[in-house]
Amino acid sequence: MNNRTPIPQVYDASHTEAKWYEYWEQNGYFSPNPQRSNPFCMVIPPPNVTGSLHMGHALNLTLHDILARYRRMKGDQTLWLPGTDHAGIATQNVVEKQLAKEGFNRHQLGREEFIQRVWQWKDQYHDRIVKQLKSMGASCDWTRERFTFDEGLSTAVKEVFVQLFDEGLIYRGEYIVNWCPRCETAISDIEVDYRDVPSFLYYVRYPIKERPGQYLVVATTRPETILGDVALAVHPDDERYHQVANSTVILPIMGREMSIIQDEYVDPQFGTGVLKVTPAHDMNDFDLGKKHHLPVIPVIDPHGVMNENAGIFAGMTREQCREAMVEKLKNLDLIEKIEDYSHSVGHCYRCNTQVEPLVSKQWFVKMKDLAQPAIKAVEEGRVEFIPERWDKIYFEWMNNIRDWCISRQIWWGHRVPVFYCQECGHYFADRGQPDHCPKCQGQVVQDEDVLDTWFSSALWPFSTLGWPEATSDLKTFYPTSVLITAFDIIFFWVARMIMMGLKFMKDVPFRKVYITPLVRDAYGKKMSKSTGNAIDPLEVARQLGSDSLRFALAWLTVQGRDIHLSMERIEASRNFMNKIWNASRFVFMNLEEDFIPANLDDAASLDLKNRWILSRFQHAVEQASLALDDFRFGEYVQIIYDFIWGEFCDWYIEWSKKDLYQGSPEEKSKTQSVLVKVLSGILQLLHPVAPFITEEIWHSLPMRNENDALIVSDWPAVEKPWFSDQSEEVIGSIQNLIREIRFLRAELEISPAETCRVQLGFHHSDKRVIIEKHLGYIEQLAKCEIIKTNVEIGKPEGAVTGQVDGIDIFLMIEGLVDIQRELQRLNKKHKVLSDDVERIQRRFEKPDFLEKAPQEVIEKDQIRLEKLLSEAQRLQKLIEGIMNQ
RNA sequence: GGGCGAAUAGCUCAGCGGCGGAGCACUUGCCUUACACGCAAGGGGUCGCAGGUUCAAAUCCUGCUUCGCCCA
Repeated sequence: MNNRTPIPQVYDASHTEAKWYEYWEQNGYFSPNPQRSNPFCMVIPPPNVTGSLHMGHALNLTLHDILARYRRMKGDQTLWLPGTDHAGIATQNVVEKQLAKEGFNRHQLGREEFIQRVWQWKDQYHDRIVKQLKSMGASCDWTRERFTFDEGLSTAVKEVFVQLFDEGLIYRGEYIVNWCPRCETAISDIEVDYRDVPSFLYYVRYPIKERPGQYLVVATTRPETILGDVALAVHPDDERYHQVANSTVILPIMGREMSIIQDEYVDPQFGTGVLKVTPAHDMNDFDLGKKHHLPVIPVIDPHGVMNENAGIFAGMTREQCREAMVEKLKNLDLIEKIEDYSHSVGHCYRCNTQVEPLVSKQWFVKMKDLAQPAIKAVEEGRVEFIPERWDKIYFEWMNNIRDWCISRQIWWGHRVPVFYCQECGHYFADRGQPDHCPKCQGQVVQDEDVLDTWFSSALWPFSTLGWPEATSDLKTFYPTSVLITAFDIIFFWVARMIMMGLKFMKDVPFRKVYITPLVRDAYGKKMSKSTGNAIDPLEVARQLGSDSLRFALAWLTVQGRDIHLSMERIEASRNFMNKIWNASRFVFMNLEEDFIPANLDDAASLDLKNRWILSRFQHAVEQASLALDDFRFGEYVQIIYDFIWGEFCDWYIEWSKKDLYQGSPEEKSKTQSVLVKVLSGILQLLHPVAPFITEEIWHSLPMRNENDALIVSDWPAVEKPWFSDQSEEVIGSIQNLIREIRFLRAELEISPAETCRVQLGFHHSDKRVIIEKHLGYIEQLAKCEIIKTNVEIGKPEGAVTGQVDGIDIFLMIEGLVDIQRELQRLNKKHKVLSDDVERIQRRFEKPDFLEKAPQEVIEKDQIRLEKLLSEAQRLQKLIEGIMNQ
């Protein structure tokens, strides 16, 4: 250390934060230390290579990093494994957009060259996101970094696919799927966002063949799909339609004859109770059609354009067709009425285009058998959700799980490892690149489709550790310890990892799943770029420091509620960083260049304030550790905040000044040593949440070895001998006294510069004995001189009166005492006391209380009542004394 | 339609059976030799409403109201 270089008065995060990350990384501190026995592992939820770090990432990485740094300091063999996700559709979309700007599309470029372009793009944006993670201090082991599309993970994907295929758990089928006409690919059920859209309900007349001039009226939101209708359906119990049950209806415009089927699926309450059945373009109609053996007539193509089955409408878009259709029906007098109607419509979660249900050939994973063990694992507590209630959401989905459509009609992704024989039509899954059909030696071609990105993400906890190789990492770190992620990917990711982990590793992928809150703005609105309320974590970190942002996020992270983040909160955190900076500055300013810490092992040799702060520090260590063990991040932060600001700075540092400036060499040395000890402990407690500033200050501490880094220092242990209830009690009384004197000073508008004179009247002589030894503490922080203490009742001449904790306080003043004001204040105090007394007395008057309440509660109340009573009485006498004057 | 969550100071939120708390905002006084990103003091609350359980309810239970989210 060097106390000659002036330390700046205001902490400059941008100056500090730049240097430490490289120091940690280059010293290999992020890699697990194989000397340690207890493995602790987390895998990062891989960010997309399309994106930039947003506040959700910032929260997520903050919580990960707090745990990683805490566990590392606790001595666990800690691995936080980083990586990124190739995000098939999203990444392909952004590159296609880039191409479009240059006037190309991917088909003009060709598959090979297009993939090349995406790789270039990936490299660039991967570097960007990694840089951003590092700038936030994420202590990931970059030597183990993985990518969902790298070679090892691709091997894992093929292995899993082939095994599932060979077991019959992967199948190909022609089914109705959610199709995005813009992305031109199938997407899975959970990739569809349903949103209410204002629209119309069209009541359309379908002429009945047998009864000329009569119609059945159908209410529909999608008149353009009339072209693909193959039947009408009514509820079998719906008496309105019993007479026409065996009739035939004629499809408007197309003239197709259709039957009327009866099925309990139909809701008689909706519209007219008659449903049009369009198996090619509606999920439920598809099932209904299958059940009743109806044909499937697609009228919309994969681009969202009406196809040749649409007759005169062929070539129109879905939207154009709707308008034209309604116009045409109106002209034919087949529209009965049109009502305003709002209904929920599926949108592609990637590009927001309205999803079109389409029938096509896709690959699916059979989920029922995979889900069963995964449900059991959570039921039996082998995987535990935190907060617990999320397991309900998990069970709900898992119990109603549907087969997973895993094929995507795009190019960027793991190609489906299935090969088709050109000669005999045989198809098979293969881990390699076979040339010939194993049956007939004919030429084979690989399936054109690629796999859903989540298929590779589902393997993340073991594929990143080296599976299918039996690596030592896999042996050491699987199952991982905790998974931290947001609730919105419980289905996408968490559930699928549990299923795949159990299937291929025969064990759960993680013991605990911590579900983070959602980050919203100060008013509870979801942060988004379009509404303009998003706080950019990188911009904030640049202005106020990563430590401040991390601190603010962790501070607000409490179970069971979303986070409302505001700039004010981050500023409050920045202020706290500055507070620590200045507290440290104070300590360093008061150490000699050749300072050597004194031996503090003998608690008895320390004075009251030193014993007190060390005891309070032990409480902070104990509580902060417990909070972190239980993932109570907000409490962890609050505990440290309260200790550092409310106890160390507000009280201990102030008291220490006397020793530092006027104390004997021994007093000074002891207090310096306690300052250093507590400060270094504070830095350790704070390091997980604010790594940069703490490492910076740590390196200014005296008596450090060159390579003694905070990040790998030993987390403070709870040391029982340092707890001191007695000194905490005495200091508590002293603090109350000081506060009361300060209150009286403020009341009387005594200048802060002026030293006032005080007399103390103790209700009990034993308390007098204890406090009298420490009058200096009071004099110092209440800026007063205590001229006399006694135990008698009685107010001296020319004094204003206060009372606290069984001690009367008389503040001597020059000139006249304002009797009215004096009485007002004391009466107010007396009222508070007697209200309390009354409440407790009432409690004792009930016989049930004495019979049924626990003994310790009764005793506690008794002691309190006696204390309050005696204080009230003594105050009453003081008041009477003043009135008689 | 089914499910989940929330309602506590002006605002954002802790507390979840036994003296109602924090941050910010507010009022007053202070540039006190670590910090004005600061110090000291203060004001501010029928703990959404109605019942119930209990010796004791902000806290547990039931219903209601309002708001938010998820699934269909």
